[in-house]
Amino acid sequence: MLNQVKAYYKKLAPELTETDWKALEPKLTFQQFKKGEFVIRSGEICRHVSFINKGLVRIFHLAEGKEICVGFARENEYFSSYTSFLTSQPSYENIEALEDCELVNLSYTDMQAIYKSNPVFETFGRKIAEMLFIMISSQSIGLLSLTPEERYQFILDHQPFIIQRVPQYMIASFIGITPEHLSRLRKKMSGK
Amino acid sequence: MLNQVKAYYKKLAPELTETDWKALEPKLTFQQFKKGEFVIRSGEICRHVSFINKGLVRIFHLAEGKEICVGFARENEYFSSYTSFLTSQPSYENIEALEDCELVNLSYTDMQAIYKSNPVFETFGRKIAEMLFIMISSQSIGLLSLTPEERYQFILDHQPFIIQRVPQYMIASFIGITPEHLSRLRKKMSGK
DNA sequence: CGTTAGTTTGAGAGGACTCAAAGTCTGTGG
DNA sequence: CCACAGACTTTGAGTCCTCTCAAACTAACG
Repeated sequence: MLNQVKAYYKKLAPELTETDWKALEPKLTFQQFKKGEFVIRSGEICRHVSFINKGLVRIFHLAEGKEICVGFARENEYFSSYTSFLTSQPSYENIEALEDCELVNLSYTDMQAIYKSNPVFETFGRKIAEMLFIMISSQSIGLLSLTPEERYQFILDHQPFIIQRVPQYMIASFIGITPEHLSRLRKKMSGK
Repeated sequence: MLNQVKAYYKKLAPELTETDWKALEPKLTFQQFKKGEFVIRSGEICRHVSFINKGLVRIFHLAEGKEICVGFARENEYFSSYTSFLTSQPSYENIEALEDCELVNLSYTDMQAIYKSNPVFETFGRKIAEMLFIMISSQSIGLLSLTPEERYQFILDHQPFIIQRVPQYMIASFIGITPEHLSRLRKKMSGK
């Protein structure tokens, strides 16, 4: 059950030894969500970072009554309402299971405790933050540099699982357009 | 000369003691740039994180011949072509001094060395990464949730120094529109 | 005082949105 | 196994937003 997350963590922070892992392992907790359930609701404080063993989630918020999707994560990936997690402030975002999910969580409290117990976990925590920075940074660049059509093409090329497993109206908000317009763009692009 | 950066670092990572600071201080180096000079050019590897003692910079890249501005930083703020710094890969971004600048740098090599020398610096590095994540994350949300007009208003309300010290055509690309259109939006908004 | 960088204005084209309606797909109950 | 309801996608028409290109204006600098 834990081999996936172990592989992930070790790849992210190779300095974690087997002994370190033994210290971390008992802190990890399982959680299951059915399709459509919310992992986090806007306004709640996000108290975990989560690794996805199985399933798919979307991260979104409401702005003027509309759902704005800011990201997706699937099995063997990592997510959190990370700003809420870091600051212990209410989450701006909702996180919803788009498929039945199995999560491996690490709580804020345990994270702080392991930071103090062993410096190698500070490195671990730093690398998580750095990785998430790099991810969101490249996304932000895409929003400024690419047209909606190019952003859709980018997803098609680099994250096709999103196209395959996520309803189009969510993808539309992810690239910053309406569902109707995405439908038209797709039609136009298919003719090329 | 170092009291600004010291205050900044201590606020960011209160666990840094005076002794820790003494260890860090000799690693810091000064650098000056005249208005218009480049701190980093796209393609170079960014080997420092920089604190700004004085001045103002913009971070931008070229996409299809056009300058896309992704951020600004001023005195008492922090910047880096952070993805390049973290990965030691060529920077995607340029960083240009918009005013005469005085920077206090910490090099990648020194940063790695102090990480190893004392775990408190791992915490320090982690908090830098976390802070930068939170900053870019809120920016990314704005790009998806707000209209260009609202984004301009947001800057006006929360980062007026940008409006005051940065040419409009750079602000335009920062909020994702053309300079001509920003000019029209401003005209329209001034009538409210 | 002329040059250059930056901003504003204008006209026209294309992109993206809204609202509304018609299809499509899927899961569920009869 | 079929029919229907609900969720999603596509299509259509009209409007508004934003872009492009070009020109006029302004401000700053040597």
